Amino acid sequence: MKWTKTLIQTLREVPADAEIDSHKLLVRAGLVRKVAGGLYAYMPLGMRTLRKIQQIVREEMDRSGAQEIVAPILQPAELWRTTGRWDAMGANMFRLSDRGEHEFALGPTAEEVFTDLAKGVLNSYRQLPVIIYQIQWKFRDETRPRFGLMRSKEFLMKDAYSFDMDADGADKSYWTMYHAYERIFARCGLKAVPVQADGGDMGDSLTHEFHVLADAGEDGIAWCEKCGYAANLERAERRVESAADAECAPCEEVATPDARTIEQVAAFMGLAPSAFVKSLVYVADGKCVMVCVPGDRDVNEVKLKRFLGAKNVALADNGAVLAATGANAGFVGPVGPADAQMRIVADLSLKGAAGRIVGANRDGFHLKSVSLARDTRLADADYADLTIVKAGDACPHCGGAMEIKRGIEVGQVFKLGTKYSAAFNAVYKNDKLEEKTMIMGCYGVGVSRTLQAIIEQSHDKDGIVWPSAVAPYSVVVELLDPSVPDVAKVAEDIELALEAKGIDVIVDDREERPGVKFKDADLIGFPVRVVVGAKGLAAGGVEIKRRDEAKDKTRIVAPAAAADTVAGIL
RNA sequence: CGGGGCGUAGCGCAGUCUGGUAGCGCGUUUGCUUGGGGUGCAAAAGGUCACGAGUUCAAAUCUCGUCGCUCCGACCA
Repeated sequence: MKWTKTLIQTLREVPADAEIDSHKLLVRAGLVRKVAGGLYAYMPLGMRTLRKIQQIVREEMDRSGAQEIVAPILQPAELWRTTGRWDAMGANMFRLSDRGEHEFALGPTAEEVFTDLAKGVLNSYRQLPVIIYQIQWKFRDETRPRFGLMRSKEFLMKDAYSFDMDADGADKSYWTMYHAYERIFARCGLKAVPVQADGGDMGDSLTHEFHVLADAGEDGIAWCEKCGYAANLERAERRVESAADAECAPCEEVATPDARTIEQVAAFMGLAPSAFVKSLVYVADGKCVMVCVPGDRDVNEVKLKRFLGAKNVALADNGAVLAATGANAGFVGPVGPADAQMRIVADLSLKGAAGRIVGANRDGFHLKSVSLARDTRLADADYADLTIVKAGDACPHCGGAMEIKRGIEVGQVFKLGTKYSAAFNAVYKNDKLEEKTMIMGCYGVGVSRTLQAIIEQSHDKDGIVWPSAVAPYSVVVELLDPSVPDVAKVAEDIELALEAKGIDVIVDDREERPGVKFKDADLIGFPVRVVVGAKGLAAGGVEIKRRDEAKDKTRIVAPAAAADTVAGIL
């Protein structure tokens, strides 16, 4: 392919709306162009990479025995009403109506559609297990699209769904997909790590997210170097030493005027934040709940939601706090609140704690020497792991010190159980003619997000450094003297020789100065560069260099040997 | 959804406070020049100053409204 015949536009300047490197490079290298907020067009170079990633995903899915289909993007509301998600999805889902006022969603995911399809096709145990997948555009009305393809309103996703007879089969399907994902990301040149994740509405279901570790990532991950434990912060646990109830002096009120936050009270009393118990009032499905955590920790709302079995939890507003406790936020504590009906829960690490300082439920006052066992009505069943893990916390497996890292979620594998199959009555007949509900799993890869994650993980100050498997072209031939026929002929011969080997190559035949061409080649990041110029040919040959090598690693070879040399280092 | 910022040529921006002929750099086109890491010179094309209403002799500039983009936060099967 000749550069002058392709639509490539690189930008010398950084787009004003890009924050992170991968987004800047995506646009500067001309892979995508923004059409509107959260909506991008893939230009020819971007399209080539997107197709290569798709192809890797497709090959590994097929290799795992999954079968590709394609389901409509436009999905009838009835399917979503069957599982109750027409309402549950809320504003995240794009909705529209046809002229007959039938309602539809633009698919944000496809559990309903696939379960409904499976119900119609799968009837007998003889057909199971089955894994079907599609690579299809998905739509989500994100409140805040950002970082280019990282979080956009429209994105390409591979979604797969498994249907099994029993729990063992579902387990097998889960790990089959898990291993396929390891291969997919490895082949894309990505270091993606599986981390334990929260099951969301599915509660304790087994689920892993695959994350590309990067500072620009939007998710926090707890990471244990010692034993390999990795978990999303929503889910991550820590080892807590259980303590017997400690003794302390009777509790006593102290005036703490104008000291509301833990930091203020800690400074006022000259004590560390960990000596305090932070008490927060939440509203869980309409009812107030007081949540107590150590003063130096934050509440994990996902864990709280799960522990309470609530659909929604949110911090109560000041009015509700006052009504429930008799004090304003800042002076709230787990001791005799005004609303004696209000449930109180506490983090497991507070079990047996004594000598702590808590709010007195009276403005301007705190209580000291508080024993949670003696002075509150917290029962054993009210303690649970409710905090967000911090750097240095003990790993739940080995006790080693954990680190906190950032990650970009590029895939997730998820055991669904019978949530969807039961809703649709997706059953099969076993060998005793009994009807059984199929056990499902779902498995997603963010294909377009993966594209950007690769750039985020693999770039330098000059531009993208594509892994060979996903580069828009594997090789660029820099023809420095396109107007000199003999030189152009050499480039042409190398192009043909590479194509004969099945290597995709682009020849930069533009009438530009060498500097411009080198800058563009580095910016776009072709894995191998072959320089063909009159000067070089006179001196002995063409120059071959990998994008990730220093200039002094350049190989000089005869033109006839160029294609073999390139094939050898790709 | 709450708070901030911004909408001026394909891209990046100045001009707005203090109203008076629409500017700069990059890119594009043409000519010359240069020729191994974004050469240099010259010329040219390219604009509904987001949109609407108002104030004024006169509005990119002032007022009101609308729309869009963006950052921080909340949210994110």
